[in-house]
Amino acid sequence: MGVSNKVSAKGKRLLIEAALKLTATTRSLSALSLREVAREAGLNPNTFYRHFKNFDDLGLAIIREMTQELRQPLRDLRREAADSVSKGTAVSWQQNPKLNLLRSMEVTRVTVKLFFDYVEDHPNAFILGVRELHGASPVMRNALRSMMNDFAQDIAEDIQILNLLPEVNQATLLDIAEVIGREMFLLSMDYIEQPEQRSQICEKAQRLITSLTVGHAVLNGYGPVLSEALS
Amino acid sequence: MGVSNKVSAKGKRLLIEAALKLTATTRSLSALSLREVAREAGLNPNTFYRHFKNFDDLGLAIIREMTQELRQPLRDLRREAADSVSKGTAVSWQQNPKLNLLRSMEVTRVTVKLFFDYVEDHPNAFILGVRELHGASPVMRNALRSMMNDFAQDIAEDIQILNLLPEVNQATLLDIAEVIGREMFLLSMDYIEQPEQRSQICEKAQRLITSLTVGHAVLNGYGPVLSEALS
DNA sequence: TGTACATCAGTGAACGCGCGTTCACTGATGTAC
DNA sequence: TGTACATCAGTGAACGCGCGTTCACTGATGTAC
Repeated sequence: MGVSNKVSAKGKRLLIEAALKLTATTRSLSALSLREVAREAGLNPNTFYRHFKNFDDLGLAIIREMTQELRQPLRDLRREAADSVSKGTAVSWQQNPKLNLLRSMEVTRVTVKLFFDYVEDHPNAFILGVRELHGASPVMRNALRSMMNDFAQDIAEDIQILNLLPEVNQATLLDIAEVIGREMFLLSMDYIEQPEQRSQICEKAQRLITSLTVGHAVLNGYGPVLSEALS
Repeated sequence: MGVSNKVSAKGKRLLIEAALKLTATTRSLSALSLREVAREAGLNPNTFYRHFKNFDDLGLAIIREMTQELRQPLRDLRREAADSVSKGTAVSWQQNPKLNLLRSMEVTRVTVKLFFDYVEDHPNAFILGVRELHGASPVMRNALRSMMNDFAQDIAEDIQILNLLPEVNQATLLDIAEVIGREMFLLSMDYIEQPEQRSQICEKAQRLITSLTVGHAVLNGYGPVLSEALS
């Protein structure tokens, strides 16, 4: 019965934490030096090689961890938001469009709130993610792109499962989910950097999501139904 | 009557071109070395200091040039698109919503096309811009952010001047213009990297812009008008 | 339970290298009179 | 128009430094019998 149950990877943890810290506060991952990270971790430069083949290897390890740390939790957040708004009372759009629109906007509101709470708890992961998504390392870029695709897939599925929108075109729904995912990640930077603007940022995110989904629905022939709901 | 009329800044030009080339094909600006850039430019490392104080100074020079090279041309593109679709035939939304919606979508189509043609002609500028917008240097980030804000301002103004949307809430219109500007820049990366997907990317951009603007209009009370136009 | 051995995470010294920056210098262009 | 001088873009050698990577080593933990 040891005090720590993760003894075997202590150094690895320290290195990952050090890299995250340095990335968030100063520079991009590819601009860090091995010795710098080791120094920050309080380890011998050499120890790096006990855990990672090279720098991209460390980057991938971080992304792997980040994905695990973010994907399921974010999925859970959206479910939680949906449950808190209405428990299984979904009706078809044609039956009651107004109820569904209001419910949809409320789920959006709650999800956005929970998302940004989550951002606040894991700022470094988001900073690194956004930075490397458009960064210089193709390895990191591809890994993060596929992570964003997975997120978009989740969002699209949730929109359907939760019946937040009338049944609409599949492919373009995914496009919209991609935009939502991407913009939420980018907005998370503002959220981290401008604490005094946080409530405005939440509202901006909600408006964006609502504009996008409503516009999408209108273009798919649900204009009249929505007009009625909004009147 | 000299052969070149820009003799005085020849080295500066070479250094800027070298940095652009290296950034686009390999790494982020902050990860480049001074000697590397000088080598690519075919100059003595030392010559760098004849033109720039430090690396951020070079970065800012590039952004300044890029902004000049992009902003007005992009503005002109949108005007050109509007003119090619209808010359001063604008009528109010209430008068003829269907005509205006179609005209609006046509302007979008043409503008998107012209934008991506422009991207194709200046890939390095876009790659560097997107990379550094979320990069590690605060100096570059702020400069690019303010450039993006200017673009968003232009887009919002054009939407109004060209009467592409009914008169709607100013502040949220700017939010939407920001999203459009940002997403167009991000899509430009896909456009550059995936030549075989170009027509799909154009369509995706059009759908995004239309969804956003239509959704925005609906939420501002123009639902019935738009429903009528779409029927 | 004890013993022998293998694996593993970490150390510290050493290497050669490319880096940013400095210095003193050069030759071409611009300017004052 | 010619002459003297200043400015400017560029050179090449030299510096000290932090870097990635290697080597041989250590002591703790895990495993076989």
